[in-house]
Amino acid sequence: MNSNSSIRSKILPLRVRLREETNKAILQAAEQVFGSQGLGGARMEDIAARAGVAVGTLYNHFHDRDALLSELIVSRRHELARRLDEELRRGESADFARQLEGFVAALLSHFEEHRPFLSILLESEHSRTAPVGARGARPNAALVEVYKRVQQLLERGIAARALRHDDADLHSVFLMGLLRSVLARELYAPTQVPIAERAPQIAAFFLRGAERR
Amino acid sequence: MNSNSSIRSKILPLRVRLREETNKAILQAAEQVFGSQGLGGARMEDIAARAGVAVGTLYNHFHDRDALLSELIVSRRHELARRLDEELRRGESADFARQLEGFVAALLSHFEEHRPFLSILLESEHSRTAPVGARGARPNAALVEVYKRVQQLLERGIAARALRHDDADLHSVFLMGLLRSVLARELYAPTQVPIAERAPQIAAFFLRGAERR
Amino acid sequence: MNSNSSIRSKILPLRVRLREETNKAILQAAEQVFGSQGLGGARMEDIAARAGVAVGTLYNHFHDRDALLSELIVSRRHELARRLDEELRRGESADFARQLEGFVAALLSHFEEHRPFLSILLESEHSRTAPVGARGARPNAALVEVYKRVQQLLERGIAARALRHDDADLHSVFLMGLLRSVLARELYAPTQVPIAERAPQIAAFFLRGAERR
Amino acid sequence: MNSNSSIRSKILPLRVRLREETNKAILQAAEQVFGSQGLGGARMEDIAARAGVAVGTLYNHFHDRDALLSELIVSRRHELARRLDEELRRGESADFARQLEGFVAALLSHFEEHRPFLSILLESEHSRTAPVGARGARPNAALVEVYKRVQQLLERGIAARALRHDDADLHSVFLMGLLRSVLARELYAPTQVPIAERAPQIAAFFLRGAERR
DNA sequence: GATGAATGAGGCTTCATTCAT
DNA sequence: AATGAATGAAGCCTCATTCAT
Repeated sequence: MNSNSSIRSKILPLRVRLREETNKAILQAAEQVFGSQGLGGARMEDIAARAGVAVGTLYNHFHDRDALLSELIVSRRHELARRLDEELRRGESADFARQLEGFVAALLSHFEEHRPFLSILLESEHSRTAPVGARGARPNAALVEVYKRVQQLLERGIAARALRHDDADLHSVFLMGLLRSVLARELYAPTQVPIAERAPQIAAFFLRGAERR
Repeated sequence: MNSNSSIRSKILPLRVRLREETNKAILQAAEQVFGSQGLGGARMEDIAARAGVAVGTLYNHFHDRDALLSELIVSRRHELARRLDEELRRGESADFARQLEGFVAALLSHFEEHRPFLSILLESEHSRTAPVGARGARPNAALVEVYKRVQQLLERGIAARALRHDDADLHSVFLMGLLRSVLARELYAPTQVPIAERAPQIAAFFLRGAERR
Repeated sequence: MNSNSSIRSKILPLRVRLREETNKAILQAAEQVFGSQGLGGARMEDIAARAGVAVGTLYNHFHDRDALLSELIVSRRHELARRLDEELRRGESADFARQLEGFVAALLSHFEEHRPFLSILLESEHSRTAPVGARGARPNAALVEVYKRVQQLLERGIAARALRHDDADLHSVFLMGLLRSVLARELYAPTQVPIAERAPQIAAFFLRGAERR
Repeated sequence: MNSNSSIRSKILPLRVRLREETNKAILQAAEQVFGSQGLGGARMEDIAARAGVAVGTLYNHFHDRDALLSELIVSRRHELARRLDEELRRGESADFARQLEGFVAALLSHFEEHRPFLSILLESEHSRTAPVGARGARPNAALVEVYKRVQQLLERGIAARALRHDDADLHSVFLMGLLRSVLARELYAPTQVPIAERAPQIAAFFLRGAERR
């Protein structure tokens, strides 16, 4: 290894690391601004200011406003999916009631810790913002990810004969509705109790509603 | 009452009636445009065009864009509230299960017939569009009206010992969640079945989840 | 004719006339600004200022900057084409040398009276500004119009046996080159003599160069 | 001269040579990008990319965008001037018709081999890009160089009594116009024949147009 | 000297609102 | 009261230039 290559092996990663830092800072700023000002109200200038960079820098990292929002959601969606998958794996051998409660608790906790993201998701579900040619990731694709995992969970419940097998489709809609409803209330009329404590009640309610007998 | 006043009582109402007509036409146009373009995407010019009037006319009837949206929601909210109240009255003497199902069916039917309004409501629930000092009617106040009636209904259920009295608060959140979730699915991924047919399933699910024993 | 229709027949044309006025004012302002600042350097704000309107007004009349430039050129091109056609018609029965000189003189005079337009034309001939999907009128389409008439004229010359019939294509290129060159010099290094006085010299030069014998 | 200085005379030139290499690479890249994207559309980043260097490097070699363009034109202008001067020298003793044809052919060949430069020249003739205080070399100064040699050539023609002596000024304008027109056509509507083959036609046309008798 | 990320002035465009007719 | 053209504040985005490494 000559000095040239050793310089490169240090210098390039440095630049790359700094670039990553900025990227993260921008995403974080965007999360907060989109979360508080809304999908339509967030201004690029505000995001830049909060990230501590110039507007132009935003465009060095993201193609345009839409791309920034998309990539923000994609990135946060990954974290969420990872957490839910982990929870699903962890519960694999437990009885269904426990799995359900664990899943619900994980979901609630995650959003409790990521309120701005929750806010963005809830708004993006209905916004007609995204242009037609949105590349790949429609903003609310994140909810689809949750949906998939809810379905996966409920299939386990059916297999374990803990849930009725008819109305299976509707039941995932129901569970999503319960979760969403509780989360939305938390967002707009925060209670003092940690939201994850609602998990047993939600799980129990759902279970009684959907159970086999 | 002299003849003069009797003339007035005929002539003025004519103007008033014409004004009312325009008002209605604008509200209807606004409903469709806000519904299809979204709360942020609806343009005053589009609304005017669809109503068949000039932009200026919108401002002769409504103070500004926000007022138009507010009054639109207020007006549609009244219809909805009336319908739900009627349903509540009609069911007064029936057993709770029947009342619940009737209420759910009424709600679903109403929105099935007023999809643009549904769309507006779902979006307005999370939009940060409205300025801080919105006079009186925050856009999503309409959901509050539904909420009140749901609570009223559930109180009857508790009184009739058909529902547990603990978790009463949470249960209205739950029922709202179920309804919202089913309606949202209908809006974004319409099924072929009339949505009101879901009422029995929703009611039954809720009842099992919340029933006393 | 009732009062309503008579009002309309006066009021509508009024608005229309006013609109036309503004349109013309904008086109004139655009001609001067594009002419003096160049195709790339002309700013919408400057055009608005010179037209005595707000920026927004530009967009009430033209879709965007490109459309404004296009329509400006189209409009000026019509005037030019009209003038040349008239000259061609007028000369129909004259001998070719006279026709040629008349045509050249008309062209030079026209541009002498419309220097900003000349400037725009000369620049637009080489600018790579126009986006791919330019609707119909590429900026330099105006030169094509001149070209067509030059060809028409030269065909007459050939028919009248005043010009050689070989090299006909090249000869229109040559005549355009002579004209363009003289006009460009006039634009960038104005002489004191009225430019149309050059017509005899140009026509004679061309005639000797292209004549049959 | 001691050994030290002899080392310097070898080592320094190395650095100088490397610097020269980069300089050339940048100019070549600039030529292609300015040529294809236009004077206004060429982006520093594109030039850097094509040259295989970083943007910053452009600024290590040229003061700013204008300077880069200027120096590009200056450098290409030298090549052109050299070629024309050589041609003028070579023809010195030939009869004027031959000199004229040789000159025209040389000019056409040169531009046939340097189309991007031709494109830049044609555009720069009319662009109002250059700031007022451009240091020394206005972009289109290159055409002035051609102009001077054309005048020189025509003076020989007059001296040799091959050209009329009146209208001498106008004749150089004419010859430039013919050349420019043919070159522009070649650029925007390329024919299949080598452009230099047009030389006899152009020369003959001009000669008939401008000859003494 | 090379690098390339950061900068921010500056241009284009949109659209809610106003106002003269 | 209706009309619709005019207004201009505000937002997005580009790109020449700078500068720390």
